[in-house]
Amino acid sequence: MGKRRVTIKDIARKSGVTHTTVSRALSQNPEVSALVTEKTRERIKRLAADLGYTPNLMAKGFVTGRTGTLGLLTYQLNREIHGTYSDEILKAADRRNYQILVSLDAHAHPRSPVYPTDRSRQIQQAMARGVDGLLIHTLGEEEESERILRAVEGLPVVTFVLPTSKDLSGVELDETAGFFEVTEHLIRLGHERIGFIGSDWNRDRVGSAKARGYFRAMQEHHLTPERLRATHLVRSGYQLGKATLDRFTAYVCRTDYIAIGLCRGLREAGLRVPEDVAVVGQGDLEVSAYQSPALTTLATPYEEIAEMVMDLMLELLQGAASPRPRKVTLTPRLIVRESCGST
Amino acid sequence: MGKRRVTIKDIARKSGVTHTTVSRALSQNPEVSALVTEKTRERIKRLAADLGYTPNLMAKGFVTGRTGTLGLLTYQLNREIHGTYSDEILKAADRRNYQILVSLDAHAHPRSPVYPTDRSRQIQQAMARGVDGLLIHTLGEEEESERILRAVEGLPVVTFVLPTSKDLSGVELDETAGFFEVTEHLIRLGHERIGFIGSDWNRDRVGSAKARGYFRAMQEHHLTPERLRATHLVRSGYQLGKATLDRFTAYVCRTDYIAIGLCRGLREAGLRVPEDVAVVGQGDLEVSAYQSPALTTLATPYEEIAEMVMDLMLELLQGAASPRPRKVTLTPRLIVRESCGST
DNA sequence: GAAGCCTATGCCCACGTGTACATTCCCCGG
DNA sequence: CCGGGGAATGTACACGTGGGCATAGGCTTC
Repeated sequence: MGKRRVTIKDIARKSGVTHTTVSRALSQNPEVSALVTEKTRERIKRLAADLGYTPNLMAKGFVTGRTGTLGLLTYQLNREIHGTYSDEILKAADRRNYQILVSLDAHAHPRSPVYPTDRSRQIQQAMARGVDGLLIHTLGEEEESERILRAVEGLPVVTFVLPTSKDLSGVELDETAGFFEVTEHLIRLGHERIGFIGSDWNRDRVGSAKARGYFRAMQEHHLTPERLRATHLVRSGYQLGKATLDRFTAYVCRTDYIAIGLCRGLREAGLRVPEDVAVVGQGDLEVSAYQSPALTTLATPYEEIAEMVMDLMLELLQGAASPRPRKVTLTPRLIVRESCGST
Repeated sequence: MGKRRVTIKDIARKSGVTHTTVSRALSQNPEVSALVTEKTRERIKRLAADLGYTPNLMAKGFVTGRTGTLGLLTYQLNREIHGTYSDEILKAADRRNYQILVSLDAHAHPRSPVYPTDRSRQIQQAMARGVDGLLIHTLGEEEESERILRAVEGLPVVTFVLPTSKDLSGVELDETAGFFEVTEHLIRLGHERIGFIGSDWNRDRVGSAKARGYFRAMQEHHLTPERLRATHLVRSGYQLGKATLDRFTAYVCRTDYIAIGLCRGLREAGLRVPEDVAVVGQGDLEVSAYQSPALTTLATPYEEIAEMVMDLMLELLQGAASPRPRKVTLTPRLIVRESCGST
């Protein structure tokens, strides 16, 4: 309560110089702090430490326009997949001395099947808060990227995981390549009737990128693809497993959540995995390796994605001259375990 | 780039009043905005909307000392349990028009068994950033709460899930009561040799709160408790399951992660769950209901916890007069499924 | 119709920091 | 010894908003 916070003026008073000199002595910018004599600089630094001075980032941000904070716009954190993205981005940002303001999409609910449509409120709030840039987790519809572009008004933006507008920097995860690989893996194991379980939301772009890889693999091998609809909930995979019976000898699932539910459903319907039916997923959840059977899946290079996202952001923040957006593409890694019946 | 941001001065110029009037007209505080005539207030509000005015929260925070931002100190987000806490807190904060700056503990790593020891850096950074208060997820050692108390220097703080110092407001989850209930449930089903699988970290307070409930139930029914050590990773439960064989007829696990790994391990060792061995966990992960067998578990009232945390925080922020810390306790809910062999 | 009061608005300053510009001081060369 | 010049420090202002105090203008009440 009582004691007011220490400011540079306090330091100035005690050390017999002006607040300007103190400001310069304590400046992060080396060519600014070089303006002050080494001797007085050291003296001021020690005095600042003794008084327990902490810079008022609020005031600093107010005058410089930079806050050292980035906004992270995402959907939810309780899903291991989403949470891991945020986790890695927080760590990558911390390594670069940036703080992260997290904003959840207002319309997304945990364990709800619906993804959101409008992020302008999120963007507005974050911008008003004074973030230096926005890291946006995109999953939604095609037009989302255009709406983002309009809403941010020149603020540096990096999107991730989905390809977005040419005018935005972004890191893309090539799920199409991953699902092509895993589907081909099943084909090589001798499967011909392979189903794809995707989302029931027709504007789900992640789902369609995945489906595209599956379709391509099926067509290249002259097999007829077939698509089944689910939400992204475990329960949905479970219901499908109980109902679908033995129309297929293998299933490619949109995520491990679906795959886990599906396995349970199939088993309840009297089918054995992988002896009767093969199942593969995506996401490599921590529990996936310990399912019975252990899940074959596509692993996401979370840390590399986060590093690339932050690198692109720093590029935009520092090279203010050339705001040329850049794109980076990474691919998932296939992890073969038991559920596809490889062994 | 080009166009400068709209300020209240711009609105003032266009509407022929002073920036003061604009400030008052747009004020959140009803008794301030009541100072200005309804007519001009509406005119200014419309003009502000037309010009696309967004308040500079940086400047506002600088002058008022309040930022509308709270710091959330947590460990990691990729774990469903941790992620869900953060999720619900973000939503509860959003409902109250607060933004959240998330700070991960520097020492915690995803899928690492070690919890951190020092959070002073986290606290310092968040404070310098100008947060109005701190929401701290506590899991660690006994002294942590004292260190927090010293570091925050009067900043409003609400801790959650673990009981902390009398001088801090906090929401506690009574895991002891939960584990007492689930252990007693197993005893009523006829089990006598029941093992508890906890953490290997002897300063793990959450783990010991859980163990306490287990011990109490065993002693009340004159059974000898026995404790096994694991990390908090799925793999650790798995290894234990493979090795332990049939020393016990039932296991109480620290979390569902351990329980899932354990089930897999037991099955590999030739034991059936729940016919030969019963298993219960804690946390009610989304996948827990879809395991084979479906997991009996203790569910955490995440949303209520988050609501209480935010309520306590608002109390501290608004009632600046009486900084009397308050405590709230919530209990987990037992969900009986297949893995305990109830049916 | 004038005095008085209340209401709506304006004026001015503070907040902590950074920076362009001004000033001082010291050293060195002539 | 004086003047020039560069290095070190000081002066002054700006940034956007909120709030205390001053003021003007309109309405009430004889």
